[in-house]
Amino acid sequence: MDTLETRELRYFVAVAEELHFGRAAERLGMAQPPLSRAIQQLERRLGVSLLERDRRGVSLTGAGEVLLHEGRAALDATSAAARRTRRAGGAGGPDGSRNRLVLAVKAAAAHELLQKLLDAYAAEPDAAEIEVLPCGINEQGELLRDGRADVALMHTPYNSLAGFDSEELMTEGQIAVLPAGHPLAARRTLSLAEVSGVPDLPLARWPHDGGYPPGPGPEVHNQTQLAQLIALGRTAAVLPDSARAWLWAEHAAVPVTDAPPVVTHIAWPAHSRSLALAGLIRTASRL
Amino acid sequence: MDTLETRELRYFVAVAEELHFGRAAERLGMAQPPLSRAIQQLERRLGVSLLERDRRGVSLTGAGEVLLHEGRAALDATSAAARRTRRAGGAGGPDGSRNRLVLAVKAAAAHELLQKLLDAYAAEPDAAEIEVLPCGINEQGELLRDGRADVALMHTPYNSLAGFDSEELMTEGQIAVLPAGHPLAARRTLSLAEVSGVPDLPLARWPHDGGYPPGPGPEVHNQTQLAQLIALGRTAAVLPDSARAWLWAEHAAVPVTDAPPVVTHIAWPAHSRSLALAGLIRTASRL
DNA sequence: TCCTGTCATACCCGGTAGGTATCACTGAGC
DNA sequence: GCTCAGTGATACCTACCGGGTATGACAGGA
Repeated sequence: MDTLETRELRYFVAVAEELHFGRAAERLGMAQPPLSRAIQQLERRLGVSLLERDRRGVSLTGAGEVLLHEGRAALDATSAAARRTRRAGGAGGPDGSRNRLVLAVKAAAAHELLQKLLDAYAAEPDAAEIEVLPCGINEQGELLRDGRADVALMHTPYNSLAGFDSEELMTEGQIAVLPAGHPLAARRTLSLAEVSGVPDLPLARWPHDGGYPPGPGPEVHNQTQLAQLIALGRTAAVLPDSARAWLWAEHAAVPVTDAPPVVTHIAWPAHSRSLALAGLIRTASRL
Repeated sequence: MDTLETRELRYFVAVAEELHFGRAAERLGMAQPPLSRAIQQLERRLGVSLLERDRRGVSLTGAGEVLLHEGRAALDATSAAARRTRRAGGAGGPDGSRNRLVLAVKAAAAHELLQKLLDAYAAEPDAAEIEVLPCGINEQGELLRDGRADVALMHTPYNSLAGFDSEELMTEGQIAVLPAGHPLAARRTLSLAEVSGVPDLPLARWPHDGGYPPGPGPEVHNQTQLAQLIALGRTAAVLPDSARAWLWAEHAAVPVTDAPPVVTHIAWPAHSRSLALAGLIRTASRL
């Protein structure tokens, strides 16, 4: 009767993101009139007004906001279905589990733990092939949701585990990474207040929810940038203890006693039922 | 390029569940040939074989199993998008949150807590309207996934919170509910081993993952049935302490000291962003 | 006033989803 | 062995509808 088609969702999400029929149509590779008509049909079929068209552009109604959120989730789930099916297709055995597993890891994080995990899992009798997919700062959730990854290493409180199943792997303290020459670098320990209260050394800002939080520090989006800016004396950062592995000679590390501990989890979509994944998780939780 | 359409997923799930093209077509209200063709196109487009057609019927390949699981999740997400959008549509304000909220509750569970929650929330300044949706034993997850509900009261370890965000509301011990005349009913306390080790009083079995766990006890699917069977002396059950509220005169309740505590949570889909929901959760966590 | 930029309408065309009729194959009877 | 029942696949046709082009309605700015 009224089941939304993937195509309609794609169209609506494009319009809702662009708030402009012409640009949305261009992005979708089609002309504007059929897009307008498709959205009208969608509104009629749902019996709900999704967009407010008045002079000078388009805005979302309350229902439109809901459909934007829920529609994105549905499109992610649909892409995930296609990707995971294709991945399982190649040379799958009869039990549906002898395939490759994609593991998303924030680039350069948890080196040691990852190495141990991969080694231990490879030694298992019926280990699947693991493809390590390096990803950005907070990208793991997106990759798990849309099926580009099957499982991820995530770090609370930096990543949110909402919507996933997870298993705790490791807890570590945090250190302040400072320019070696800075006065604070000589300290044995620091507090969060001390690190954040230095006007000449504002803390770097990481992307968060698609934007950067406000603040005086420079915006960085990978560890190489951060390392360089710290070495140049322009910024500082509070990072998990395992970041010591990639520090430069120009850096100094000082434990921050009151920083929240960083917990590394292995996380996967809650509905996963793959045997290969279960094996990897079992291996991980025994480390 | 190759985005799966909702229609294709619906068709495939029907065939994968029936394992029979004719019955699946009937269920879908269409003829068998176009269904066969649609599945073939789907397989070609995915580049993957989903079904094993040999003599005497159809069976799933590994990739088919994956698509069945992932496709169900995607279809649920799509239905949820439609339902929640429609619900938000009626008389939504400009902020997209002035709508009804559907709360799924296992019928007759947590009376008192529910009453307190509804009263407290109704007293909030900008409370939305709450529709209480009574549901079966383990149905809350399904309702949240496909959008028939926005939020639910769930009970660990009976319900799984996998895939949802949740907030802990209450912890209670468990009691053994026995026929009043039974020898064990006279005890002050019991252990799990004692309750489960009585040959003439096998524990009742609840549905779980679509079936019943094996065991000697009778299969029940609601509390009225259970109450009657206990009163008749045919079975016993281990239940949260709040079950005392609906016991009969023919029942006896004895605390089970080593039973895992039952924790009542309020749970919601992890990606929810509704203001009304946030308000309800805030109210609940302050109880 | 005209011009520009926006979304909606009118109309046409082609692809394809769906229907009917039929085939090909297998297994069970007799 | 032959037929018959039951399965999914194929062939072919039709009609709908998704998409394109051309144009309209309307508001705002010079």
